[in-house]
Amino acid sequence: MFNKRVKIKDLLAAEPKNEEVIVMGWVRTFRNNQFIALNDGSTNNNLQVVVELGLFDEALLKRITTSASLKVTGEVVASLGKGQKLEVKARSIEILGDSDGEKYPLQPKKHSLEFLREKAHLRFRTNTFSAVFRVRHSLAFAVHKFYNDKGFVYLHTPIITASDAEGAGEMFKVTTLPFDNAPKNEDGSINFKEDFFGRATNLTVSGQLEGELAATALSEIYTFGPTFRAENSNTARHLAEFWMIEPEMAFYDLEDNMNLAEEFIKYLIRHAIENNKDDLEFLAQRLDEEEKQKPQAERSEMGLMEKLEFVINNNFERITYTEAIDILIASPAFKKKKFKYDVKWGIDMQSEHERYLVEKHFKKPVIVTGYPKEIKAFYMRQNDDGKTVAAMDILAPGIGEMVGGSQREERLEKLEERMREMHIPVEEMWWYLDTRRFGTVPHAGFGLGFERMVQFVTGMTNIRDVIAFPRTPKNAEF
RNA sequence: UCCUCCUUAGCUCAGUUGGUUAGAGCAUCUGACUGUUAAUCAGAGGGUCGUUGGUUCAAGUCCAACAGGGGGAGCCA
Repeated sequence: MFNKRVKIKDLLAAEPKNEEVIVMGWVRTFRNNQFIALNDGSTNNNLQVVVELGLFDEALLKRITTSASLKVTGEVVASLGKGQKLEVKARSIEILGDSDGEKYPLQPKKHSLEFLREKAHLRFRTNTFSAVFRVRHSLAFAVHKFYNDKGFVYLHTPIITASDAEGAGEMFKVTTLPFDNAPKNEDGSINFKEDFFGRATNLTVSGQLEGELAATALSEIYTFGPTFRAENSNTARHLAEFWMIEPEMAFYDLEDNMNLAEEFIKYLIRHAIENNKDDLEFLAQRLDEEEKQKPQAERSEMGLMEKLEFVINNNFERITYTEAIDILIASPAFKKKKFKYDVKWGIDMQSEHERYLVEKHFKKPVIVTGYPKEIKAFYMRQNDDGKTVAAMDILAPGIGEMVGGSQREERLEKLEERMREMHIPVEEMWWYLDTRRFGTVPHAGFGLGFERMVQFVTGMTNIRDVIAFPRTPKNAEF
């Protein structure tokens, strides 16, 4: 019977009442042949288990090694030592699983994140990663709570799709055809009529188009699922498989959309602060130590907790694309020719430009609206000026683009015209266009990259460290 | 994919203008100690120096290619 165990989190939160308890967990360190730091993942804090002298066999004590799993029965008492309020005086210790100290790769010391990335199957057993994944869970839960409380419907959009119309990037092909002997058409191309679905299919790059179909009946929906991009991106902020949240709302204009996105981000951060205080404080401390290694000029001005508090207590800056370009052109960085890429109206802003706006000029999240239509997707609503669309991107310090969204083009003729201009196959998209043919309504939505949100909240600088098993070019181990 | 840096013990790293037997801390093992907080102290074991090829009397050190990783960029969320 295992379920009589007390979770370490609950045990540490209570007062010591000299009761006997059962605890189970993994050994973090065994100090002085007398003190076991035991962790069961329920909290970042370890339970100190005290082994009284002479009470246990030498042979048993030798087996209490880093990462061995234990079942401990003992009395909860006030701690004699400093550093913890209470501890468990062991009456019996059962080794559930040995851990050979010679072979176990992690030690009770600081490891580099790069090293741990290569040990992704064991990195959950470190303070940093257990904290990150508890925060990640908490944020995922908060996503559902936020939308549920607002009456949104959680929509499961397909993972496998035939549509590649959005043009959001290279796609992974899904097929059951044999690689070496695929059926061919007369012109030598592959005959997908013989494939599993009778047509070429891919892994989804976005659930938005399907989301719009549901939103134009259920009013407010959101999706939260995996998304796949076969781009050869080797950066600290890209994954080939990542999770995205895409709300889609009927009867919302661009401003409603911005308000929702800002409220959503602040809600997630607040939820984490309220529910993951210990983990965030640990991560903040970790980050502080990392910052100390950097030269003074590169250090961030705010600690993690400070940054999160600042974001939830201040309004996001809202500017138009045109204003953004004006700010960049007027900036000292531009005048001193510090930018590698030129700035003028019509450009797709580069990372350096976005970072200047967010990290140097405004020093807080910025919502940029009204981008030139040439650099944005076909479905975005065209503004009256004929040049811009009702797009909005939310740029966050250290992360870049966290949210990308828009009011959607609900006018059939305008939409079809734009699709033809951008060589989107209008006929294939008949199902999407039907929403504009039958009872079309103004609507809007956005996509939020979940891992980037987790990065922002945990302060982790590499996206590969906020997803359990990262999928990146040349890496699908575990 | 491009630019750039890196790859030496299980981990983090040192290794001089190319020159004998490649070092340190931590970890591991053995022993000591026993209210410790990444415990401490003493001793021991542990390396085809990323791979392949080249230059040289001699390569961890110089050159090339490849592989893996970091940082930056592009694409994007």
